[in-house]
Amino acid sequence: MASDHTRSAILTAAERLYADRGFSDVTLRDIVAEAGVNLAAVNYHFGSKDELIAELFVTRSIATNRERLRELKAAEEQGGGRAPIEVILRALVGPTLRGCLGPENQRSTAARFMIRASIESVPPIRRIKNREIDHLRKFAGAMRRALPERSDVDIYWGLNFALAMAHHTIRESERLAKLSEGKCDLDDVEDVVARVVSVATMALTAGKAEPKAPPRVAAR
Amino acid sequence: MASDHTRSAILTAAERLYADRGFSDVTLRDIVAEAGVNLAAVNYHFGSKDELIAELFVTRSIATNRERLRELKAAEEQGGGRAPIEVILRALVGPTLRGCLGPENQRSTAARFMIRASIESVPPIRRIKNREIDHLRKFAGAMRRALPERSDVDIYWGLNFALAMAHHTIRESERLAKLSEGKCDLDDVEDVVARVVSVATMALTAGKAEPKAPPRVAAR
DNA sequence: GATAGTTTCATACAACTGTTTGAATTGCAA
DNA sequence: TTGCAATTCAAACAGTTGTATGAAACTATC
Repeated sequence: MASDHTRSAILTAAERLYADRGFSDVTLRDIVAEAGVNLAAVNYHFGSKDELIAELFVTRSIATNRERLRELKAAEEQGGGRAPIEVILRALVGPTLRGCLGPENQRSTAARFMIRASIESVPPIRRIKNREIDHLRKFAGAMRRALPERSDVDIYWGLNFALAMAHHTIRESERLAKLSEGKCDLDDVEDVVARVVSVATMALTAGKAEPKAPPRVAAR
Repeated sequence: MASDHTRSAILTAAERLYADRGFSDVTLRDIVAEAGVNLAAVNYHFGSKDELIAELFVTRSIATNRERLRELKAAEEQGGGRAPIEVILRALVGPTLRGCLGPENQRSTAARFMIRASIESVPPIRRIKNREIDHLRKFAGAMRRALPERSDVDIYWGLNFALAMAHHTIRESERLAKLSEGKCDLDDVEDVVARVVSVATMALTAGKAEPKAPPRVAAR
């Protein structure tokens, strides 16, 4: 095994370059130059370029998923197996938003990498995202326990909308800042989380079973 | 000028191939083979591959935008310059959703192309999307008129969330169908529109004028 | 210090990419 | 028909890409 020096140098360099310049115009040669290693090292250590990208993405997303589940579990244990829907939603979107938003100048390489992954969606990353369903099912289960009177369909739509707001806000944060002329403060992450959770909660609790029911005020 | 035969044959073939196989693995040679024209024809008629993609996307998105504005204008005229927020939101997300969702087997090439564009987000398309801000501003203006007591910040967030739900649902429709084991019917487009509009309306009308009580300062 | 296994290296490979070129062809007006 | 521009064509170009190779350098074990 020796030391992972070369291997981790590649990972570090690749993540930084992808974060800065996107997937489409970073080549293996750019990466090995940045890492100060030989071109063949990538295929030796990772098998292929796609597997390198996959490893980068998997590492980051299992970190996020672990944090999500940690928050979910803590909330459910505290509530005796049933957590309030707001807290569940916060556990779902909080880690992702916190990991990708915040003041630009202090955004980590990992954060910028995940934003890129969210925007460009290259094949190896798409393949991994498709295997994320089991993870989401755990949240669907928790949401069902929190809102037992709600139909499965409504639960899934609520989950979908919560993820939609979080991911879209990350993807299009620049555009939203420009559109609002800076009025929407995307650096105030906790405010963004609160807004997403608030709307998603309303989506899941308003009216009876019909989504077209009159708006009902929810906790904010 | 002659006839646009070659030019439009390229456009048709390109849109079909991109719709079927995505941007990343369709080459110019694939396109000209499908269109039955010479390789150089693409550069002759469009200048470059990126300009071809851009033309395809622009054509489709101005069609959608025109439909959006048509619905918006109709609604505002009927209401004497002020339309209900639900109708504005419906004009915003309706055309996009109707253009991309619906029974898979009867989805048009244009629809499938726009789904691809939404998922893959290739450079020339991103550039065009960035110029869409003026278009969105018109909706922000209409929303402001519909909800004059609401702050600009809330308006922009509501707009952002409405687009988020629509676009994310399109992008991830397959995953949502799988996650919900088919319980969420993504072919019932009008139901999807109603759900998105409903949630976005709640986001914009719930609570007081101040959904974000300002106890929070810049401190972090 | 020889050996076996791992890792690094320079280099070549093979294929594919979008684009350009310049000649051939076509269509149309005078 | 002639002339001229617009269009089409086959071919080549120029570059890049990820990957494979086989020898060299290293490392640890005996």
